[in-house]
Amino acid sequence: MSRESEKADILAIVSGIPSGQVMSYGEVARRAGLPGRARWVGRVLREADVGGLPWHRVLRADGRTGLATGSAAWETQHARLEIEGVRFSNGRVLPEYFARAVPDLDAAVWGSLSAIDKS
DNA sequence: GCTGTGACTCCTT
DNA sequence: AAAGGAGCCACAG
Repeated sequence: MSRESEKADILAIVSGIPSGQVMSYGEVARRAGLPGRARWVGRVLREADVGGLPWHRVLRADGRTGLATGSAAWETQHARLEIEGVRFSNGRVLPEYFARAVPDLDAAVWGSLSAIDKS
């Protein structure tokens, strides 16, 4: 896998985030098949040609944006998100706006386990 | 090749 | 609630 194809995968995931929802860097990395490489996602976004890319829907796992608070890009990101209906509380995006990776990965796992052995 | 530096995340104090 | 540390990995010097 070349860096270029990894970038392409990352950008594909980002462009697939629905309006009104957000995704963490780590989540984007996982969906792109690059678990544990959130920093690489951040770097790709920084260097990417963001034209037409919904980069503003990517934030840190704690709901805060990755950019310097108060910077121009930070303002842009917040403004775009609010336009899409994403609301903030204390500078953090509320958890319910995060796109779900695998709908009920936990439920699937625990469900199958409990089906085998309910203890 | 080693070191420092992050648009990161998780766990432990 | 806040801070420190460890894991993570590409890139620049």
